[in-house]
Amino acid sequence: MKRLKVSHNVIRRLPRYLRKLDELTEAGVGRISSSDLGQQLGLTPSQIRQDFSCFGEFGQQGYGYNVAALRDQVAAILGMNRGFRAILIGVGNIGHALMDNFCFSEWGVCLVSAFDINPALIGTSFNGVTIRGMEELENYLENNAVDLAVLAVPREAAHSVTERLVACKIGAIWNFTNMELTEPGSATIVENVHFSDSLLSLSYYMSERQDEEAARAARMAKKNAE
Amino acid sequence: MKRLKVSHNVIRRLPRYLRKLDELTEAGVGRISSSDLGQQLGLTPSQIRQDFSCFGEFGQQGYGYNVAALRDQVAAILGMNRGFRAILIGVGNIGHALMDNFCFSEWGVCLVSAFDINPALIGTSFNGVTIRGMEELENYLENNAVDLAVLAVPREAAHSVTERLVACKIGAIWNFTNMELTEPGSATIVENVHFSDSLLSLSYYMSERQDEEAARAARMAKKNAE
DNA sequence: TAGATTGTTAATCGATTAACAATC
DNA sequence: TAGATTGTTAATCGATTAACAATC
Repeated sequence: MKRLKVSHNVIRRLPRYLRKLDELTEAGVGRISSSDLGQQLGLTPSQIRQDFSCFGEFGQQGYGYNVAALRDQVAAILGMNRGFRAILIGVGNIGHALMDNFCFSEWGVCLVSAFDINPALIGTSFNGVTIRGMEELENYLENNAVDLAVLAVPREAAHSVTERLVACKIGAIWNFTNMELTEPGSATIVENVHFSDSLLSLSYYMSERQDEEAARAARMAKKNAE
Repeated sequence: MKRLKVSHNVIRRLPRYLRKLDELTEAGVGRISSSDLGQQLGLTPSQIRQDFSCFGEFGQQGYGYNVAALRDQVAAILGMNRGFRAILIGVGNIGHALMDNFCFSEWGVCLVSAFDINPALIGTSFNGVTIRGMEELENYLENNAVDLAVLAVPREAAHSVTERLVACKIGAIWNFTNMELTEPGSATIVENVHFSDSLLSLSYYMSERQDEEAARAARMAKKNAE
């Protein structure tokens, strides 16, 4: 598999391709052309062919793409077959929801342990994942291969926990706290899930539409007054 | 306030500006230049000035920006002062976490009601928000001003609930289901929070690094063999 | 006033789209 | 073979960066 310096925009489209290809498989579609796929995703055929060509030649002239084969290629590109191992830190509301409802294994990630400070939780397990005390963190990381930490602690704890993780040379953090975890100079990869950012951009687009509608109404009123 | 056709990239940076400006206020910083702000956010001063200039002139030559004033401008641009009203649909794990932990009002949004099918939940309330039965949805939307629906139902229910919301001409959907809610032709604004997409792009970057390290190790081994 | 820093125009860079030869 | 569709090269478009006159 090729792997040139691929732009962030391309990377963010890959999971959408995967999802659509899974959907097509489920619907019994065996092959698809770049124009059909583009139509279904709101992208141009050119863009789709460009995107895939970053990683190899997955199609066939005159035929298109084999859905199952392409799906497996995309999955491989995303690293879903690498068996990355994750720990969850913070089994509060959001952490618990992830443990209970989010199927890590569906995305090729294995959740191997969870950590919390709540004595009532420590020692219990959900979906086969045991919750340990936070004081065991460093020891656990030393003795077990862990690729990423899912950070779901309260705001207040975010910074100190991050420092502990970075000190343990954790490879990556999937950040559900509403904090910017810039640890400049550290090699840790950070991916943020900022609920508030998402809500605010939605709020922006709602405002924009509201203003447009008000402007239209004002024009109408003016017209009627004439 | 100006409001030209502003690119999506700019919109996605606005919530980050807001967060940083709040942080600066908290730290007692009263003014900041575009270069300082850029440094702290990993952006160029030019980009910051360009971004703000989409909406007006908020700075002062020779001085920079007043942090508090700029913060308020950004908040207004994002529509945080418009009192948008939201309902939550689905009080399962993720819905419950949002109700319990996510401070809607901090972002200018008012959560006015929740809906679920679970009889044990109907009639109860969390943080002052009452949970109603799903059969009341249409009636509620008819009799109350609601700007957006937070969709946190299980996968299976996503499609049918979306159809009901669109039929009620809901203005916007904040989508926490892992489904693509493309309702083409509808005027509903959709903002997705796809956990799996986020995890997979993280997985991509972890894979990329893994490959780079393997390549480096291979080069080293070859060198040593010579 | 002199220094600093904006807002904006121009230049550059990168990403998307179009075109087309290659080929299944 | 003829039609379809790829992978890739070239053209276009848009976003980011640089430069600079305006001005606090």
